[in-house]
This record gives sequence, structure tokens and C-alpha cells, in this order.
Amino acid sequence: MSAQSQHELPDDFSESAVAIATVMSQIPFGSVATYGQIAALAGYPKNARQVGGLLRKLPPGSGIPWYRVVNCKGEISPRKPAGCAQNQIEILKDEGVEFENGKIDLSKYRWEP
DNA sequence: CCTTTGACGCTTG
DNA sequence: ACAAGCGCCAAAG
Repeated sequence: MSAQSQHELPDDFSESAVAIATVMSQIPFGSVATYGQIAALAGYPKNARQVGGLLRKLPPGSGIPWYRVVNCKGEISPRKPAGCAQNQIEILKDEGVEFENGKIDLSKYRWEP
């Protein structure tokens, strides 16, 4: 079998979705990126919402550090199943990211490509 | 084809 | 600092 990439993205993914997922996987260890930032780097500055929609569709073990994605406020975006953010916070803390009242100081941990 | 939904972001009060 | 409203775009029904 051909050597597949570590990013096993569904074939359903559109061109924009692949670009977004690629940028997302570029987030370095110990850093975080905002939805708008990822969308802009992918070439779609107005598709910040699509980034979130993509994370929702992302399968586990996709090799994408979804936990390094936060909103413009430096906090975990609130989604339906409340409490899931707790796990994300733990992972980021393990990477050295400091949380202040549940928020991250983007001026310190924001990814700067 | 039209309407609704969604892990967003910015502006205004 | 906080809340509400509006804008933007794609996927699903």
C-alpha cells in the first residue's frame, strides 16, 4: 500500500478544509492559534467558522493538534457538551501553556509563523 | 432553491 | 469588563 500521510483526512474534505487542516497541524508545541488566524493562514480569512466546523468533523487520531485551537479571546470555545473543554485545558497545560482564570494570554502563547 | 445551523470575529452600547 | 447584534461562509435538510 502506498505510504499514506499521517493526516488521514476524509476524502470528503474540500480544498479549503484540507488547507485549514494543514495549517492547523503546523501549530508548534506549547503554542496556540485562533480560529481566524488559522483560516487566514490557510487563505480563507473569513472562514473562521469553518475551522470550528472542521474540528467537529475531525476524526480522532487525525494527527491534528485540535487542542491548540482557541478563540480570539484566548479561551476554549463553548460547545454543546459542556465540560469537554476541561480535557483540552489539561493537555495545553501539559504543554506548558499557562491558564489565567480559564483563559490563555495570547500575547504570550499565540503562534507566530 | 431556500432555510437552519455552527468548536467565529468584530463593533457598538 | 460584559452583553447583544451583525456579518461571513460552508454543509446539511
